[in-house]
Amino acid sequence: MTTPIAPDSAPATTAPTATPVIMDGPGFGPGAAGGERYRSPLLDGLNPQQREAVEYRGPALLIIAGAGSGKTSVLTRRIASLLETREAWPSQILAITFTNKAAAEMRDRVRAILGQGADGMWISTFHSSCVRILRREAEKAGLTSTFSIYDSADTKVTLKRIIKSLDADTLGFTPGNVSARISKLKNELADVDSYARNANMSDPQEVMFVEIFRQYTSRLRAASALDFDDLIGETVYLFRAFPAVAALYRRRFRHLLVDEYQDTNHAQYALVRELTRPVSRELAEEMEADGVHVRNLRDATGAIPGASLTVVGDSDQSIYAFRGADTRNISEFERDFPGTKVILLEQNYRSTQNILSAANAVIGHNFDRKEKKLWSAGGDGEKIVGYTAYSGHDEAQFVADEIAVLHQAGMAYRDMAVFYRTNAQTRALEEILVRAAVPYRVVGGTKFYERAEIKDALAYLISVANPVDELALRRILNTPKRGIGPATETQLASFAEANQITFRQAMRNAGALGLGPKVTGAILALSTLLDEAALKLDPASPASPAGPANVSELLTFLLDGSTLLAGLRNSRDPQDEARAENIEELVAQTKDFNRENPDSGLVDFLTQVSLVAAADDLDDASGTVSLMTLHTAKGLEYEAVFLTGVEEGLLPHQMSAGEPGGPAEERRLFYVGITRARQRLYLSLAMTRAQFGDINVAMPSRYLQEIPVDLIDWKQSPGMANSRGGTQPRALNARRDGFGGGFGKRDGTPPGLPPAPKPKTEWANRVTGTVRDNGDLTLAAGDRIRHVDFGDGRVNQVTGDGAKRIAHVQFDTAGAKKLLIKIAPIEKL
DNA sequence: CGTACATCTGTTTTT
DNA sequence: CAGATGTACG
Repeated sequence: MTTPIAPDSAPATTAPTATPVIMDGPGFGPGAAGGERYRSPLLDGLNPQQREAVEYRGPALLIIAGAGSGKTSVLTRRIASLLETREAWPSQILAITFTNKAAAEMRDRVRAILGQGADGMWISTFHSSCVRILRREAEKAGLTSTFSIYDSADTKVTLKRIIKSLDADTLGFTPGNVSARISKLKNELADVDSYARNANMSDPQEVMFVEIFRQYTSRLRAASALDFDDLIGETVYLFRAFPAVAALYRRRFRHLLVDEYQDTNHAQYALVRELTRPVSRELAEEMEADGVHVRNLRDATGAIPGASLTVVGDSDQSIYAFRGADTRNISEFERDFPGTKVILLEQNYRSTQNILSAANAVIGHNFDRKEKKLWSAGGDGEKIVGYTAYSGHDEAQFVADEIAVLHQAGMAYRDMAVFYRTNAQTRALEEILVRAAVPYRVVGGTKFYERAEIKDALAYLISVANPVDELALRRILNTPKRGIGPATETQLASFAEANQITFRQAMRNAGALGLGPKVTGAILALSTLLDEAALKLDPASPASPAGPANVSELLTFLLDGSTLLAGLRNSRDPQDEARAENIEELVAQTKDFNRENPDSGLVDFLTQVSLVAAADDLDDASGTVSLMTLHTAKGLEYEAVFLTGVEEGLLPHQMSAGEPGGPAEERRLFYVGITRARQRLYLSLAMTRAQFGDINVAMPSRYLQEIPVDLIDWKQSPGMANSRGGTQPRALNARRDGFGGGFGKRDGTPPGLPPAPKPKTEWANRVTGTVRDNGDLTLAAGDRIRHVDFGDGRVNQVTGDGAKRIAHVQFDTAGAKKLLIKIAPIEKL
C-alpha cells in the first residue's frame, strides 16, 4: 500500500480575505516581462512551439498538445517562467490538473526549478480546489465547513433508500440509472428546481424522477453533504450568488492554467469562466474600501481585468464524454475567449515512429477532428507485435512470456504496463502472472478506500467531524455488531423525523424510544463514544489537556472504543485478518498524514481520502509491471505497453455501441493506449473469452485493420479474415464462422493503407487452416486428437452444444485442457 | 436479531 | 462467476 499523495501539500495559504497580496514586489510592473531578450535556461531543449508556449503572454492561450509532445514540461516551465520573471507571485497561480498525481508531479517539477519560490501556489484538481473554496465559504453556501463528501457508493446508498421509500423501483428506477441521470444534470449545472420547471409533469416517470431528485437533494442538505458533482456546481453557484466572494478569488488568481482541458465538462467550464472574469470597478472600489489591496491590479477603467487563462488539451484524447466531458470546450475555446493564441505541439518525444504511425492511422478514422499528425525524430523502432490468442488465458500467457523476454533483455518491470478495457480482464492476467512469477500491481481496481472495513472506520471519523451526516452514522450504528438491527434503525430515524431533530440527537435520546434495555444501552454507548471523541477535538475541553487530538489519536480512540479492530482480530473468519490489516494500514496512513501535514486536521484528512483517484496511488518506485484500465493509463507512459483484449465487444465495448459518438470515443481510448508506449507496443486479442461463467467467441476489433499492415508483426494473426489484401479474401470473408463477418463491415479504405501487401502466408495458413475449419468437427469421449501446441491427447468428455461445444481433453504431455471445439487448433486422429 | 442458505442479478470506463 | 438480495430458521 502506498500513501496517498496529499492533494495540496503546499503550506496552507491563508484566505485571500485575510492576507492581501502585495503587488509591488521587485520586478513587478512595466518593463519586467517584455523588453530585452533574456534567454532563460527554462527554454533549454525546447522546440520553437514549446518555447512560444512558455513565453507567450496574453489573456488566453490554447495549447493543443498531442500525446507525448512534452506538455507537462511546457506547463511547468510556463509556471516557472511566470514566477522567475516576477510577473506573478506563487499565490497568484492556480493550476488545475485532472488527477492528484498529475498535480503532485507538476508541483515537484516546478519546485525542482525554483525551490522554495514555488510555495503558495494552488496546484490541484478541480475537485480539491473547489473543496478548499467551499470549506472557506461554507456558511455562504449554506453548508457547515465540515461538510461530508459523498462518493458514488454513498450516493447510491442514499438513492436506494429513497427509491425504496417511494416504491419507485416498480417504475424502473435503480440507484444506478438515477445517479447517472442526476450526475448528468449536475454536470450541466441543472438543479432540481430548474429541471422541474422544464419537466413534462404529465409523465408519471418524470414526476417520480423529480421527486427522487428532490429528496436526494434535501437529504444531502440535511446531512451537510455534497456529492462529487456538487463540488464543482456549488462553487459555481457560490460565485454567481456572491459576486463579492467571487471577486476575492478573481483578484487572487491572476494566472489560471488547466491541464487536460478536453476532459472538462460544462460545470468545470463554467467554473473556469467564473474565475477568469474581470472584477468591476464598483466591486474593486468596495474591496479597496475593505482594505483589500487591489490598486496595482486595476486598469485604466478602474476594473480588475480577468485572469490570464492557459489551457492544454488534445481532443483526440478525450475519453470521458460518458462522464459529461465536452470537447466543445476546447473546439470553441477561441470563440469563448476572444484574443486567444493557439499553439500546436505535434512533435512527439515519447514513441517510435512506427507506434506514432499506427496511432495516427487509427485516430485518422475519426471524422470531425482537427487534422494533427504526430511525428518523431527518433526513428522507426521495432514493429508493433500482434498476437491472436485462443482464449483470455492464452493471451495472458503471451503477455507473461513477452514480459519475461523483455526482462531478460534488460528492461525493468516498472517500465512495462498491461492495459485493458474492463477491470474484469484482470482476473486471467493475474492468474497467469502469479504463476509466471512476474511482479505486478493492479493500479486502481478495488480501491483501498472503497473497502468495506475502511469505509466503516472512516464513517466513525466522519460521524465525529460532521455529526449531522446520517449516512455515516447509520453505517456505524451496527458495525461492529451491537444488536442494533434494521427495526431499531428505522425507529431512530422516524423518531428524529417526528421530533425535527437529527439522527445523532435521536441517538442521544434513545432512552425515550421505549426500546429494550440492551439495545438502548448499545445506542447510548456509541453515542457517548462519539461525544467523547468530539471533545478530544475541542481545544477548550478538559478532555484534551495536551491540545486537540490529531487524526491518528482520534482514530485509535474510536477503534478502541468501538472494538471494531479488536472484533476483526478475534474473528475466526480468515478474511477478517486481512481486514484488520487494512484498518491498521489506515492508522499508519493517518500517522503519515499527521507528520506530513502538521497543521491539518480531521477534515483535511477526510477530504484527501475522498478525492484520491485510481492513478494516484501509482508508486513509480516499485519494481513491478503495472496493470490498469485504458482510462487510468491516460497521462502515463511506459517503455513497453501490452494492449490486451483488442476485440469487438470489448474495444469498442459493447455498451458503447448504442451511444452516439461511442465508437469514436472508444477509438480515442485505443489511441490513448497506443500512444503510452515509448519503444515497444504489443496488441493482443483472444478468439474466445470467458465471461459471466461461459465462453464467448470474439471477433478482432475493427480498429486493428485501421493500422497499416506493415507496421504490425503478427506472431499469430486473427486469420485470413484479417489478411487484408490477401490472395483469397472474397471467398473467405464470405464465411460466417465468427471471424469472417467482423471484417466484412468495413466502411472505407483507410488512407495510406497499401492496397495489396504480400500475404503473410506463414501465419495465415497456420491459423486459418487449422483454427477455423472445425465447424463440423464432431468429437466424442475416447477420441484421440492432435493439438498444434499441446500435442496428442484423449477426449474425456464433450459439453455444451452448437458453437460452444467444449472438449475436455487429457493431453499426453500438456495435462488436462478444455478446448472450444469450433476454433481450437486441433485435428482428429 | 443474527446466521445460513437459496435465489437472482448483472456485468464500462471514474473525479 | 460472484456479489447482492431475500427467506427461513435458531
